Amino acid sequence: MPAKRPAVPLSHERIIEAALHIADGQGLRRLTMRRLGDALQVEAMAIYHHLPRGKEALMDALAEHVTAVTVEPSDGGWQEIARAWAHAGRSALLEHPGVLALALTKPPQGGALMAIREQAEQLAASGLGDAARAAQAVRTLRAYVMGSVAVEIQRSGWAAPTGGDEDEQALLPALASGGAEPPEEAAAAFERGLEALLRGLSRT
Amino acid sequence: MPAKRPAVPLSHERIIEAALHIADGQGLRRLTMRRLGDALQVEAMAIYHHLPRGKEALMDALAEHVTAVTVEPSDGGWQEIARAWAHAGRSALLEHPGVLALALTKPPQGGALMAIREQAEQLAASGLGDAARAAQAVRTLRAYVMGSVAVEIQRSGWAAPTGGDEDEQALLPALASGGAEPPEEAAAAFERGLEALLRGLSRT
DNA sequence: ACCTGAACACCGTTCAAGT
DNA sequence: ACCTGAACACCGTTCAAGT
Repeated sequence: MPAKRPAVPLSHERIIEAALHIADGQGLRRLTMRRLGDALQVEAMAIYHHLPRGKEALMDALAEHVTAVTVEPSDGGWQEIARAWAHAGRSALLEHPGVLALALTKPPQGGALMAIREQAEQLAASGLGDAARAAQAVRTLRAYVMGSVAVEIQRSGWAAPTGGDEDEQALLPALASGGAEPPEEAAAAFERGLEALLRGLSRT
Repeated sequence: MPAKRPAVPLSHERIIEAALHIADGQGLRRLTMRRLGDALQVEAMAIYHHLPRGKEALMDALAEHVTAVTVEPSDGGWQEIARAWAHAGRSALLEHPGVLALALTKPPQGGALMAIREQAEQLAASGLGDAARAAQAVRTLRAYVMGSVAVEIQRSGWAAPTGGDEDEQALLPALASGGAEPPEEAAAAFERGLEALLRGLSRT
């Protein structure tokens, strides 16, 4: 007769992966230790063996997962490097919209903190200016990236203006033709804002 | 003998106010229908009479509360108007850090949607350009404001580098002397980033 | 109209126990 | 070392009932 249950043993990575799948598919509020256990074919309590701080540790790990990005150092100018970081950051956040609230809210730890430091070092080394100037640029760029993804996710939840609801319809400006927005439009809007920001960062 | 309980009757506003107090003071995860009822000296189930969709309606209302800002139309240039909206938006979000995750994540509704439209109209009317240009500017500014507050809140939760934890300490760049940041520094960083963004928005 | 009480189907987490 | 089962103190929400 076949072995009973743990075809593949539990691991930190398998837990994170399953948790992301649930959060993205059903929403963060439905990510439950019991549901997570079910998805992993294990009793919920088994998870505590790998994540001793329980759900809090799980949340921390999820935030770090979508926020700890890496960018190969390049010999381009600082603007090119800034672009690379911005694109990498946006992609990582966008891949797992279900945990965006955590990513924007939890203090960066571990790999996320490393990413911030590396970004500052690369910008300073590529001619942006001294450490303080680079730190300010990183902060501003991070704010823009995180906020842009927030706007993008918010938009994907906008209700299309139903014919019957004239009240809502009157509120929708040119800026929002209403309803969900095609990904290319969101990407183009991100690009335009990023270029504006880089222009602003370069003058003084 | 005195009347029993409802010295002051329940109302939408009292509920929101109490909920914000709990979320800011103890965190969103501890904002519970039962705890909210306690704070209002009422059984939790009484809240459903004013918020028929229950906790979901409460969350929506909280997000709208910190996100539906107003700015008096002024005769300044578009940059001055953009500054006013950015400052108002940041202040409103910063006043209730406990519900930031909701504010950045829920699609804007009602007053929040009105705010977006008004901002676009004011910018277009004050010389920024046509409706499309104004819409792009609003989007970029909103992203920057929301992201900036996210960075600020994240920082307020940063652990100070304890002497014993050399690993974390090594990760903290010039950009993060470590530990919480004084509010004036956060405000100054916001201002510098905002000015860079406005510069970038004005060229082309 | 507004609020309560009891009930139901879930939660996170602990702890002793199994293998 | 890794997982289970039972238990505890909570959750959100429904529904009939009170005033």
